Amino acid sequence: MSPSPLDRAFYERDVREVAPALLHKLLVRGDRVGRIVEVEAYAGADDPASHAYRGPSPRTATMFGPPGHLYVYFTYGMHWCANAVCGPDGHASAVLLRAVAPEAGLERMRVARLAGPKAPRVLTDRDLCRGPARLCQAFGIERSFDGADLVTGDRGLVIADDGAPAPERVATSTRIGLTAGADRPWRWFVAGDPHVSGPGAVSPRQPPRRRRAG
DNA sequence: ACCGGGATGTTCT
DNA sequence: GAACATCCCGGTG
Repeated sequence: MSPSPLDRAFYERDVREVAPALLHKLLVRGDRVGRIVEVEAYAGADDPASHAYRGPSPRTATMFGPPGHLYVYFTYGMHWCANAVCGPDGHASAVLLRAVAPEAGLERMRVARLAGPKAPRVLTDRDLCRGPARLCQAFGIERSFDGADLVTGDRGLVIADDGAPAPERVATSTRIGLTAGADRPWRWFVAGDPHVSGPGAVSPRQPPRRRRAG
């Protein structure tokens, strides 16, 4: 049976509660499936790092709408990034999807990641979706997905719960790539998972830590 | 492993 | 003009 999409109430809570709860949920588009392993919270008008900090604009309109929709923005002249809108309608908080562990549809992801003039020369499975812009490219998420409803799946994209257990160890840190609001520890990731990007990432060859040699 | 430079275009001062 | 929720490549240890 196919996993069921998270419901509206899941997203309607405080963004700092929703963000860690998204770890180990599934991002699904058609045959492409990835397990969320790294997220960041952006707390709307209370958060100087949020695009919503200075009030609504055409670009951020989706963030100011109801929860459970996808806020997609374009950055660095090249890249798309995707967020799940959280909190009550008008609150404008969102969770940035920073990395997923690819679980299905890897060939289609690879084709998407290798399209375009700036494609990497070598691309491991580990790097298919490790980073917010990489995962968007792997899933084909761009401007037309801004506002997509993740609950109804109106554009063929959902976040779903397949019943997998929550991560055993969740680590936190400050958010990546910011100047304003850089001190707030609103990044959550699955400790020890090699598909995490940035600080805290574990190399795939790193052996699991032992408590004791015996 | 870590660091620096370039690519590239929208948004805001 | 400057900043920007990034990525890729090629240098150096």
